[in-house]
Amino acid sequence: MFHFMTVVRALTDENRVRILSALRGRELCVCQVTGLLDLAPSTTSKHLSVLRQARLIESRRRGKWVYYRTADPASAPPYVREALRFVFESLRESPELAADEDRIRLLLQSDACGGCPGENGEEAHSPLLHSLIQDTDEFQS
Amino acid sequence: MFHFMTVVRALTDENRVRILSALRGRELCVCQVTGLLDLAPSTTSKHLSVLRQARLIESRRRGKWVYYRTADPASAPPYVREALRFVFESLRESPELAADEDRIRLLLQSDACGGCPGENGEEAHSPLLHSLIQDTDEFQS
DNA sequence: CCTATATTTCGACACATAGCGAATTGACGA
DNA sequence: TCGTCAATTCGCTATGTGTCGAAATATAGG
Repeated sequence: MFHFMTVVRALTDENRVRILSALRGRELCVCQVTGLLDLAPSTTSKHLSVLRQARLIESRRRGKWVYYRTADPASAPPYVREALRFVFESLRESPELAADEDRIRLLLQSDACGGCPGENGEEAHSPLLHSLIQDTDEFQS
Repeated sequence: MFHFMTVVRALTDENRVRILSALRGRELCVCQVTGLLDLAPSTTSKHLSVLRQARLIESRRRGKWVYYRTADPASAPPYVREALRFVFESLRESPELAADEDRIRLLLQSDACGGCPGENGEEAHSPLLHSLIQDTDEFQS
């Protein structure tokens, strides 16, 4: 019950839901998420911290940058899997999230974030990224 | 997105989650819910109002009493179905909710609430109650 | 109409939290 | 070692909400 409430409380903020949607099937660094949400970096970091404490997302450090991704379904506890399913299924047709998706694609093309090593051409986590896409797809069905 | 956030916000309170669980598969009047949660009647009413505005529960009046039940899956919007599924699936093994279940059974036996027409022997909504049990079972799978 | 009971609404208070800027930490490179 | 940049932590304010008691509303029964 306690963990469940933590997860639900993490979902109460619209920006955090947008973050979850943005991280679906890909990794983003904090500055990229900040660019998407148009918030102060400290606020974004706080949101990411809340989502991570709820175990909805995970992070890894790559040099100066920290990359976040949705929780690995294989190792995530059931309430996390259910929560991600709930979010993605309920917001499948959300116009706001679709607009975010467009904006993310623009952010990834034009190297915003001052050139943090992003998706394209980064050899280190490219295969990892691919497996992530597969993993989060489990939340769709 | 707006409706989704309303539903999530309705789930952020532990007492409201307990209410949802208590109403699963049966109708309860406000005083019975109040007896379960051990809150002021006005507080319970407020919680029920929040859940109803989120469309997670529905109500009907029977004399002086107002009975609440979980939303009818047949007519509920998708995000409501997903939310109820999320709650019940995630809390399937919750000890707190199991304890509530025991306490509800006691409340229903000893006619607390000053003898409001309850489950047993009430002819009017007994068939309705039966269909409700079937309906909410859809949230289990 | 008047009373009693169930429920809701209202007003107030305590507490949690989203937001920001400032200060701090971590990592890379000169 | 120092400077820089990404990220986090901290302190603060504004806003939202859970809680209660009091008052208002609704219904049944004299």
